[in-house]
Amino acid sequence: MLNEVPSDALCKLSQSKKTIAHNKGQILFLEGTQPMGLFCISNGHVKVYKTDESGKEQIVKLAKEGDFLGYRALLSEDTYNSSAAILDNAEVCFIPKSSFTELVAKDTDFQNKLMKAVCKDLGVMEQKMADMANKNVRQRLATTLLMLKSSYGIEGEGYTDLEIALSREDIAKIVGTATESIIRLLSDLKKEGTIAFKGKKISILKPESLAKEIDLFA
Amino acid sequence: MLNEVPSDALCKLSQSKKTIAHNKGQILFLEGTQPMGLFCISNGHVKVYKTDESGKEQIVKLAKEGDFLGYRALLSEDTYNSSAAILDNAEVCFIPKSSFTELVAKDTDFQNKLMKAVCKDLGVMEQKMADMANKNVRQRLATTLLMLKSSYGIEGEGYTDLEIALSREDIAKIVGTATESIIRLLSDLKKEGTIAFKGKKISILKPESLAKEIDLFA
DNA sequence: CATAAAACATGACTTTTATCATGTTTCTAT
DNA sequence: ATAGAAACATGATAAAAGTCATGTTTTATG
Repeated sequence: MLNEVPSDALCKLSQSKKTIAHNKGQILFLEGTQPMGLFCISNGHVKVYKTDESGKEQIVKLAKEGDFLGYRALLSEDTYNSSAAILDNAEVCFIPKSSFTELVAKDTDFQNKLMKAVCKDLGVMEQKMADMANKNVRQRLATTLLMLKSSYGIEGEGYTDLEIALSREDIAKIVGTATESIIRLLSDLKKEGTIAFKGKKISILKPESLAKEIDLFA
Repeated sequence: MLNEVPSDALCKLSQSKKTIAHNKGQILFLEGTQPMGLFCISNGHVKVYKTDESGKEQIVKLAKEGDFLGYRALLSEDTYNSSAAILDNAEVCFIPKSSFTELVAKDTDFQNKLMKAVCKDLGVMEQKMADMANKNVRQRLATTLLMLKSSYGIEGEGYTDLEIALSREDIAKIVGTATESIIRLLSDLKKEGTIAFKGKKISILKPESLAKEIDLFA
């Protein structure tokens, strides 16, 4: 996400950082609260999600090592419009708002990179919105699996293991459907030989089948 | 959207602007093409939409008088990831990329406003994504009608007229459903006394019913 | 290591929504 | 003014997906 932020700028940020969170399930920030600083994932996986009036969760994005979280709220001087929770044991650094603001104010290059990061996020989100509206659950699951492959894939001989272990429930919250639907569809894809899994360990066997699923509409 | 952009900055922009588009149905820009400049709506209504592989349209946002379009692509030096078309007879100004870039480069305040605008767009889009995933068609229509009320509403005695005339098809493309579903649901809402309409002229009679529709889940 | 809790799985059923067919009304352009 | 097109409308049906019930497996914890 912010991968292109210049490393010297990051070093400056790092001087005032401190590690703050470790355990699975721990909350980094909550929707509606004031941002106190920027989070940087140095290890592990984090989910960013929105909770609606009925308590239903929708995962907005997944973050991993090297990703930053919370800059939208900081930049727009707004409260968080989503929450973030650690998915597995992780190391997360916290950079106080003052350090961030200071850097943004004086480093034009950093500013530009931030702008591009937000613009990129916006583009991704527009696409997700359209996908939610126009693709069915099976197509959205295929899209999600390909996304997971490209972000968390470890290439093997004729297969790709996903190094992230998501529960069926969390996959459902990414895809925007019921957990049972994900369980059924994953089983279908396994039977068809498109994927393989043992518990939460999923491997992609035929990414081209998943791609076909999305593009063709017969 | 960019309402808070300082007016003096806008004046500078205006010096190099020219009116470029008028007729209904006319395209301002197409998904995948390179941005040549910024569009500013001085009059009328414009839809911004994405088209998927199967040709299905999803309206991403509506723009009106005072709104700017195309800044995401300009700022991220990317192609447009959506298209824009005029909904009714409109006046649209075009500000060349060079003028825009120049202003961004030297005006820090303008830059900040732009950043906030993109951040705001991102927040809105995240919410839309979650709504698409977790709300049913009736709830999404209710949400859309309330949005139209707040953006295009002309208050009357116990009713609010919408000054934008959208076809059922376009409403369907905002809500993310079939045109027939919108036709049926609008008729239902009319029968229930929540809205009134004659052709494309829609009035909101009981906004609180629409709000209840979204919040309650009995 | 035993036991409770959580996650996974599957079937039956219901609801929602899309699709198709067809008819009517309303625009639009000649 | 009128033909043709586009938009609106409605019913019948099918497909997609959600919900509920229940059972099994896995995982976590005292």
